[in-house]
Amino acid sequence: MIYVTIIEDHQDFREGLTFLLNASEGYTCVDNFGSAEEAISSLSGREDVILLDINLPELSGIEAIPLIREKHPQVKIIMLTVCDDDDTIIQAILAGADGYLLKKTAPEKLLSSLQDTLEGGSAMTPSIANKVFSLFKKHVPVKNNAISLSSRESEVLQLLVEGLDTAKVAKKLFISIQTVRNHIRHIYKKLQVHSKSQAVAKAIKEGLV
Amino acid sequence: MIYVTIIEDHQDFREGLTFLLNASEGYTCVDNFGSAEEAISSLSGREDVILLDINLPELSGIEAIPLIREKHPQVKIIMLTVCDDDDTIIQAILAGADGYLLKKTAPEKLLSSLQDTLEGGSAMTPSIANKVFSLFKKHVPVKNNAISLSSRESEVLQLLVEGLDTAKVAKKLFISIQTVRNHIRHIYKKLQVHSKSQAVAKAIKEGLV
DNA sequence: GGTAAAATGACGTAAAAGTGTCATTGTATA
DNA sequence: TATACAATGACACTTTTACGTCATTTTACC
Repeated sequence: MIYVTIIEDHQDFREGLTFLLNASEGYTCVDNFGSAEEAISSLSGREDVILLDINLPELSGIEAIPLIREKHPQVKIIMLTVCDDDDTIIQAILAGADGYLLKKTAPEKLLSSLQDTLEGGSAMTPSIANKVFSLFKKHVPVKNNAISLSSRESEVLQLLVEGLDTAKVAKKLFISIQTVRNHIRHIYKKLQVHSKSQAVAKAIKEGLV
Repeated sequence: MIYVTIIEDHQDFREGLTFLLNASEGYTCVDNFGSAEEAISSLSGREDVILLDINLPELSGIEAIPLIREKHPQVKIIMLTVCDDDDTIIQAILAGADGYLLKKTAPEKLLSSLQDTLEGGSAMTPSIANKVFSLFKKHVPVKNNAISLSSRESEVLQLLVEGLDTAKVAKKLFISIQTVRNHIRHIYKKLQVHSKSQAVAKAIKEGLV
């Protein structure tokens, strides 16, 4: 038996969902709340998984995640929302959601997602998965293997990315400023840049560090 | 009717999959190949979606993706593999896969994933989705909302990240070098840094651009 | 044993950057 | 209406950068 709590401000939807869960074998809705504040103060702790709306009055679903986790670290949280814009999805994932479903998701899919989540997976509708794939491609650096820095050069570049200037790098590596200048010069040549900031930008974007 | 091509070197699995597809209403296996090379030279173009193994002899499934896309830009490609290590998943997503399923995926789930993919979604098993979530958290910058740059400051910072120096920024924004210096000065104060490279690093890492 | 690359270091110089101080104008917002 | 902030621009000054040229030592490889 999977115990579910719903946090959702639209009464009709909340009640519909409660009915669906209780009518489905193996699922029980143990609680439902109309706001995040109410839920946070009254959560029974009996639920295995929480279906959490994002667009709640006052405290949003995303802001609620860390507060819920504070008291119930092991409960699974699935976002259930109409929002599918990039930033909302990113924020939810970063906040620690275990799943992200759209409200138009078919009932059977919703129920199986609860199951999947409890087995350690993350629930997503295919359209959300598609967005996550795109966002992933946008944010993960494309390793550039064409650029081969020497170990010392990599070391220097790493320190530059961490914000050290030439003098600090020299001090840290126990070598002279002149030598660091030389390494930087070689790094510039290999990365085809002409300043520290360009080198740092390229290093981060191309996954050289 | 959904037309599917299978590229998979294990004969038993390939034949089992072919049988499953042809036995299921609405699905037809139009071709199957034991290697990527064979597939690339002989693809009929009749398929809507390709189920592609990663661990193929010679050319790997990941290397095959761009070659397949070259000739068939609109075909959907779902990776079907036993590998679930982080790097393989990342590489597949970056190479442009439309889905990523494990071979142990239940037949019904596999069939519905084909459907989902054709509707523009991305197919993933919940366990893979979970990995993608983790990887996402690892790679996506944590937006720092405590830092509030003015619109002009953001604009300048953006250009610095793109590698422009002070003079180029001034030219691009049709303002004087002195003004750009001033904006940069304010940016430094807000980001609490003292050089372009530090600002650029912080901008990228904290998602300010 | 010679060649190449890496790591170290130096001198010089023009350009750029970083920072302090100041001023004007426009746009909100309390 | 006063106050704050954003955007614009300037002058001065010191430090740092970027780059050219050069040299020594070590390590790796054919």
